[in-house]
Amino acid sequence: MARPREFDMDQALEQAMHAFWDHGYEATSLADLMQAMDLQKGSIYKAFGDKHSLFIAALDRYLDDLHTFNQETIESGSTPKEGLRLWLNTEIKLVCGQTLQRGCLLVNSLVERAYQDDEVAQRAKAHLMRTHKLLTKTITAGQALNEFRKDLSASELAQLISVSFIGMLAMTKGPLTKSACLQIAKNIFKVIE
Amino acid sequence: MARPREFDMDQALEQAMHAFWDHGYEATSLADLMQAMDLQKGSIYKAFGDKHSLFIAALDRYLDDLHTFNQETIESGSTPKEGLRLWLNTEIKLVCGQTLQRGCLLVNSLVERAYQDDEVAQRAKAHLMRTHKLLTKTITAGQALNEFRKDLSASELAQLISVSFIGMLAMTKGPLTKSACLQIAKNIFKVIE
DNA sequence: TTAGTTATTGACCATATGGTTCCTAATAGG
DNA sequence: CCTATTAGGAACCATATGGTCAATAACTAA
Repeated sequence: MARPREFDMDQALEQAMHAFWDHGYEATSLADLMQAMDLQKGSIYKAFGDKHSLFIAALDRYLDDLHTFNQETIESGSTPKEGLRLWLNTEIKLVCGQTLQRGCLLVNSLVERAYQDDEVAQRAKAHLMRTHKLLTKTITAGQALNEFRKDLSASELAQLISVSFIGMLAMTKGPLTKSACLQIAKNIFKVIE
Repeated sequence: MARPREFDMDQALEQAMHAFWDHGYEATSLADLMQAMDLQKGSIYKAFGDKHSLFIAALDRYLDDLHTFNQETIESGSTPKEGLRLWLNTEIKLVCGQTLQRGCLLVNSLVERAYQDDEVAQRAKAHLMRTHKLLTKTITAGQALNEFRKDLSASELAQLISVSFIGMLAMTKGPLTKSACLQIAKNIFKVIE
């Protein structure tokens, strides 16, 4: 019925995501995006709308992937505690494995834009709540098996893990090395069991 | 011998700091800075050099103030643990007290710029190490009084506090409220004692 | 084959950006 | 008072920015 799109929307979106991930929202220019996506301005605008819409779409894609990854990794552990350990360690290896220390797109976006950008704030909040629920559920199960201390509620322990983890992700942009992260993860476990 | 400066350098720098704190580096334009500092472009360039130099100067000022605050607050506690508690709670009140959720300039800069800006990375690292030393010293003293658990080293406990605290600061830009922060701080103490 | 629809392209645009320069104003020492 | 020196201010600049549009190309259903 009409001329078909010549590029793969999903692949282009992924490239855009990487561009924003590398440089942040403000520091990524349309020229950067054109190069990363291998598209002309017009095509980008037609397919994704303006820069901000593209950013939101990229963020959504990232968060969906991340949540799926979180769920699957945690569930793949033999016990709740093992699932959690696996998740933390895998995530650390993913984030620190690259030569570039670009951190986590969620944390980056939260810090750079949430205060000025409601759509980002809203998405960050929703994702953090999703993750909190997942952690709380896992820890509740772990507490029933005496894997975690019980003088703090599962929700409180989950909060502690979230906060520490996000802090770790933020610090990987600076002084924190991979081995330091792994050590911290170990200590987090020591402290919540 | 020559015409004296009409404005207060330190006050102007402070205004610039607030502008960067509010909007981040990229999103703060020269026009924003002119308005915040109540100066013309020419004066800013003459006094502080280009935008980047001004940013670094503002960051340095922030970090100096912060470190002094950290030291003094921790030392003002009756015991190491009390000092630490006082410090965490005061900082939370400061960061969350404002209507604007602009977080902490150090964390913001670290996340937004450290990966692209060596000077920022270097300063963030130095400050984080300073703080780590301060915390380690305090916790060592606390451990001698049996205020903190001893199955983790003072340095490891300090690392845990740093990471959690930075995560908290990052999350105040999004979903975390002041009372949630205070609760988390309480739980951090529960977990390290 | 054709009409209708949509994608692609690149030229184009207004504006905002960071940064410079030059002229004038103000001051202190001689 | 005069001169050297520096601050202040505003006009100016080249460029990069995000964003638009019209012309063309490619496809499909009828």
